[in-house]
Amino acid sequence: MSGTQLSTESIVQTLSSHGHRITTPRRAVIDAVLGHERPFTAEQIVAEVPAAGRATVYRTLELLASLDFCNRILQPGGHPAYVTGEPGHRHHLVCSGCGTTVSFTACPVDQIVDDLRAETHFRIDGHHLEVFGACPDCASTPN
Amino acid sequence: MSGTQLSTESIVQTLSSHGHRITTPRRAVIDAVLGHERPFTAEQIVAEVPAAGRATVYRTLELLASLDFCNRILQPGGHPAYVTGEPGHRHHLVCSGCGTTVSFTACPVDQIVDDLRAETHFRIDGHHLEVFGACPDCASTPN
DNA sequence: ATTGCTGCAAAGTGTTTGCAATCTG
DNA sequence: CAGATTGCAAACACTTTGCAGCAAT
Repeated sequence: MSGTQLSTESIVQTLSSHGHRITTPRRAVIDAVLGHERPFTAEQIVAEVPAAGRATVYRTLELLASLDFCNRILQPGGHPAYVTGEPGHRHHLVCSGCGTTVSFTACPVDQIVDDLRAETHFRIDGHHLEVFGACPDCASTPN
Repeated sequence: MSGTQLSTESIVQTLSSHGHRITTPRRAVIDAVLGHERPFTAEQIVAEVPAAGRATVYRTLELLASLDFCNRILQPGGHPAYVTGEPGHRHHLVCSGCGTTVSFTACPVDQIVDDLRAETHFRIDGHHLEVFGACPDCASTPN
């Protein structure tokens, strides 16, 4: 349920090894992203990182997502957000109250993909899965 | 994998029994929605139903979704769409090529919800699950 | 020196809202 | 009739894009 700690440097190295240039705005965005334990919006990063313009923030987030350093998720209300995580962690359990996120790799969908394939003869390429709820703190708060 | 056929009348009855008024624009939107076997966008309905304004279309779709007659899904590219289906059918397998949709009720997520609950002590309220792929026709087309 | 990256601001999507007029129950 | 519903257009939230200048390799 946990994993290797992510650092700006390790991400920078991956970026570099993929032929991407390392710029000040990109470093700043990566730092900001790593500073969030919980889901954050692109606009939050825009506000937190004056060193980068809006377009750069969006482009960098997309880049990070393409390298699997973060995922774009959709919160219950339908509002988009990003979460960071080591590559390989695909799914998230998000608290509707405070936004605390728990990643999990156990992918229950694999178990039915074979069934679906057999029944529908579709070629199955992927899926989205997000689980919503309330963390212990938020669940116990009368609120 | 299939179910009871949905008709404008049965939806209208449900609406009525829930205290909603039956208006010409609503009927028209429901008719249009039922005319789609595949995912459709709100704007498509707006274009197809001159009898209803844009706001009414969005409001009616939201109403139908709240009564579980349709679901808003997110296609692979991240573009929103709606799919119709009898209440109870929660998940969809969508062909990226032609949009053909297959509903399935088998919910593999239930199987891990208990595990997640035990491990995280979250209260689990729900989830989003969508599966993407290509239907037999699209998968075989060299394209 | 290349060529990718950046910022700005304008243009896009997709959706919601305020409000007076209108229609249903 | 009362109150729900409608349409319009303006406002919104979020994201993408064109392009000229700048900077990493």
